[in-house]
Amino acid sequence: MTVRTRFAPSPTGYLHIGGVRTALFCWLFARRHGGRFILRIDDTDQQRNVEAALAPILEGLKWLGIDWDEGPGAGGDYGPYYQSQRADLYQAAVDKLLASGHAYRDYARPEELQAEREAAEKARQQFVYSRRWMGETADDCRRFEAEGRQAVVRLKMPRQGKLVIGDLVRGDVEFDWAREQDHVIQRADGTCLYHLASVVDDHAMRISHVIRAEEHLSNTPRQMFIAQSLGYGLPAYAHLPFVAEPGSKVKLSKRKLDKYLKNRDFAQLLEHGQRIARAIGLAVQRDTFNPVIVDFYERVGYLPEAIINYLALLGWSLDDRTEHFRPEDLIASFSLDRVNKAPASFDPQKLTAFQERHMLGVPLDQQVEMVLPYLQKARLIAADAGGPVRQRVRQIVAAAADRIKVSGDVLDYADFFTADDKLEYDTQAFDKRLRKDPQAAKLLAKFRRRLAEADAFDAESLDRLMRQFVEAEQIKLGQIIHAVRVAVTGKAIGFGLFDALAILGKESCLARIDRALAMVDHRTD
RNA sequence: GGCCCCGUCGUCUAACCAGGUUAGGACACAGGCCUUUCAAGCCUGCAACACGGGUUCAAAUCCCGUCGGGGUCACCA
Repeated sequence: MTVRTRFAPSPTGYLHIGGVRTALFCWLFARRHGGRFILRIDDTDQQRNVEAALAPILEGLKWLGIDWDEGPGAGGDYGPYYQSQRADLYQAAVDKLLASGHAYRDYARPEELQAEREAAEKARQQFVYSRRWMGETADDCRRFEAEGRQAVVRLKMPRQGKLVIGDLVRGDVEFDWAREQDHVIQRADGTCLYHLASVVDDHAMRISHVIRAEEHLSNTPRQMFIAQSLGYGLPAYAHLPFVAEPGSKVKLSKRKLDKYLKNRDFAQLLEHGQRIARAIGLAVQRDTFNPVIVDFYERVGYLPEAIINYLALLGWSLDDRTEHFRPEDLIASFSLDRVNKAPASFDPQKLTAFQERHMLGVPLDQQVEMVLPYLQKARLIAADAGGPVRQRVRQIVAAAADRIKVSGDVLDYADFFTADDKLEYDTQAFDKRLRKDPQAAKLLAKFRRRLAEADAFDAESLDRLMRQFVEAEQIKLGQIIHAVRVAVTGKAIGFGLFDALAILGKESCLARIDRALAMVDHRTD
């Protein structure tokens, strides 16, 4: 049997991190077994703007490398892949269910049904629809319609016996038919509901394994009933645990951002992203830009394979030690029987750790390519920046090394691109390193003269130069190096100082030191 | 509330199915080393079988119960 899995998002305008995890597992399972991964759009409930609301989802999946064999933009033999375009199939299924007596037209008015529900609740009994307005015969239907009633179509569910779902993740799960309701499968206006559509499509698209989030587990009986009533063979089911909130077991939701922001790590993750986004002129409204949405990571400059790695381990593991996986490694080793049953909470710190680790493996030149767009969008370099600029970027990226955790972090080194007379100084650092110490300015001025005389301006020579200076002046390295750093980069922190000096070049270094010295004098006088 | 699912360090997890481990790893955290600040790296440390009964020579592991958490109960998907 060919493995065919599907991910069926509805066009909501964004790709949720939990949704992606589900998609990832479906995709991995299909790829692992040489099967097909199908993308189907559940837009039974949407009216307009499906394309606009779908684009971010498609782009997110593409960015992550989760490619689909059939679906929007990919074609396929079992299309169309939009549920809104498959109404005739659903109608045929409804007709068949009606004809075989597995479904009936129900003429109850909503308030009548509601009354029954409330009565049952009051009596502390489980609600079981009386089927009073069930139109079983043509006569019944005519009679109800004469009263001005409209019909929905309901499943005529079994009211006794049990069923067992042989779930690939959770094992056998038993349900009582008596607890099930006569679910609506077609509205009065003729449109069909999700469960019917889903079952019909899964069958029509030859889905072999229905892999989805746990919240669908209790929906499965009605879907099995539909499938069996239609004479379909059943797919295998696998219900994945959901992705939970940071530090909790509650399902992660886009709507509870305020709550997540109380989590320090989550807040930091967002803040870091916002800092980058602002620098490159992106809108950072929480609604559309936050760590629950996959877009966030793409914009800030995370690596798709890091996100994939992290997400895969959220609910799945290979063994007791392997943690670093490239997508192809995951494909080679993924299996449903090693999927965990318990929900896994989203941990921003661990995600970050995976990102750092994957970033470490990216070759320098590739990192430069990744980083350039950020410098361009921040207007630090021209869009058509030529060789010399790229060369400088390359030097910076090399010097910064693992300090660049995400591509956007390159903006921490914006000072290398600003004009010497526009450099902004961290006032705290400036005070500490240049004002508080009465010797600092004097030493800096002295060192400046040495710099001015220097022939070689590479990191190694500069290193030597400073050490000679320290020896000659009978001072400690710390007494001069920090002052120079602040004077030249404006900051107290950064990568190796000699790299910084070399990258800036003699002229810039001298100009910046002069400016810093002038600032010291100015304020001291 | 009914039904269903789940319960190992703060977090992700391994060991559970085929009982015997000082309950392992990773992230985080704490301390130390390195050092030119910040990172990184290295070393060390902290830290868990939800609880109670059984079965057994032996239980994180098998059985029962309790408690706790979650999901779901729509003419949403």
